Amino acid sequence: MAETDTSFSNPIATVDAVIMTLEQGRLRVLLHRRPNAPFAGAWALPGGFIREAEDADAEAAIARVLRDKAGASGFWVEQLATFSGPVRDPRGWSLSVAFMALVPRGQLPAATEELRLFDLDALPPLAFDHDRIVAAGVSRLRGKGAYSTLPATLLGDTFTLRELQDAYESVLGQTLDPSSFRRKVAELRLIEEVPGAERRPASGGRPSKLFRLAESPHTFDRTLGGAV
Amino acid sequence: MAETDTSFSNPIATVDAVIMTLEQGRLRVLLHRRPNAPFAGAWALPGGFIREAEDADAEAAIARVLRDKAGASGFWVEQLATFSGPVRDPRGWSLSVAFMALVPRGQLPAATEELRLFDLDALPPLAFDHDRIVAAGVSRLRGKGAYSTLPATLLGDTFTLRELQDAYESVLGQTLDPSSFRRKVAELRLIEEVPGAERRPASGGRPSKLFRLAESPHTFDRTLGGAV
DNA sequence: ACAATAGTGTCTTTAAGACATTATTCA
DNA sequence: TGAATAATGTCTTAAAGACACTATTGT
Repeated sequence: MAETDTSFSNPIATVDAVIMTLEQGRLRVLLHRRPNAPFAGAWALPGGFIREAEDADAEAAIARVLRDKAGASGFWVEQLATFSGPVRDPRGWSLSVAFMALVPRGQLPAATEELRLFDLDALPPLAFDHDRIVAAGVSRLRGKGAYSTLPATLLGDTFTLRELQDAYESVLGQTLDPSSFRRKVAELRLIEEVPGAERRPASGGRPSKLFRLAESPHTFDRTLGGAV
Repeated sequence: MAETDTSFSNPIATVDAVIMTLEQGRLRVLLHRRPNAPFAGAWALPGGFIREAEDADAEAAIARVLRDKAGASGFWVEQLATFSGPVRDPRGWSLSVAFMALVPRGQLPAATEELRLFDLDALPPLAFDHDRIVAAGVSRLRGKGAYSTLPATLLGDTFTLRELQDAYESVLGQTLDPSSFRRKVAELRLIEEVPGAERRPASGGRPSKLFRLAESPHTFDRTLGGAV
């Protein structure tokens, strides 16, 4: 490494979040419309500058952004990758630490003109290189979903087995056999029954038991769905 | 995001590499002794500042570092994560984009007082938070090794099936059954025979065929070893 | 011949996939 | 009773693991 005085020109440092949720069985991502230059008026990932005075690290910075923009906390957040270069931000050589956040639909704010969910198949043109960052988030979720509890973090505290299976099917983009799914979930001890609780379907049908995530490892070596 | 003039104080931005290789059947990591403050004299990962004038992105910066420090290129490099915060570097709020590089032993320079390989079980105290970065690299390699060709990238261009199995065993930390290993490698079309080439063992024994990596996907959904 | 290493065959166990069946509710 | 949804059982297929066996070399 080099000498001590380097403060004259460090790259711009930001954090950005691919906030995903499940709405009507489809994966959606939360975007906001940029009020200021650069890319004023364009849709972009929620994000912001790292604030040296208040952020303990990039994880703290993204937690602050999520609190301010999405008004929630406590959900799943993991680092994706860092995107960098001289041209991705017209203000200069920049570096964005990108995160993925998985949030139950109910915890997100109501849609406005400036902040709303987009279907992954119908994204608008995005500011910066945010299309690449979204792609990285989707790829991580799809790839890791099959052998982790990530899809379950898109649901609320309690859920039916069918809802859990639907979450995995939406994330993996394939239908699963209910019998095999239940067997694997049981063998992995992924969930536990909420005693006494059950939910009645709207239009008749056997009521389903309610479950919650057990304190199990959130990744496992078996797969709950098809290939990577 | 905020206004335009932000150049007054951006975090320090560096790249660091966990360069791993296989030596005598053991995973080792390349460290260098820091000549300058901070942490002068301490062992650290090869790394350096991002140079806005010459680096196209963080990947280009780490390629430059690998070329200068390890004198080689063309091997496997992938981004691990970004480590950040106000205290990890005494010079100020800093941000290090960490990479993992997998290099065949023969391509690394000879050991010196300032640059040498360390066994993962016998690491010296490391500068900055480089112990965490090494842990991330080892974890990535161990976790991804079972369902990828990463261990094979630690070998030279050609290798015997036994050498390939040894690489996987070293990375995964477990012995594998030769018969199952060969069957899976064959079914995955992971390698192809180098026509006519064979290697004779030092002290007698049937000569082994030589193989090279096929142009196959470098991750797959089956596992070549035990659990994650 | 025998030690040493490379490579194959086959049997058992376990997980996955497919699909039929039973269970419980509402209208 | 029948439609709708939840939950279970069972048969078939595929992969994994264990281990015995054959093959080819040097001494």
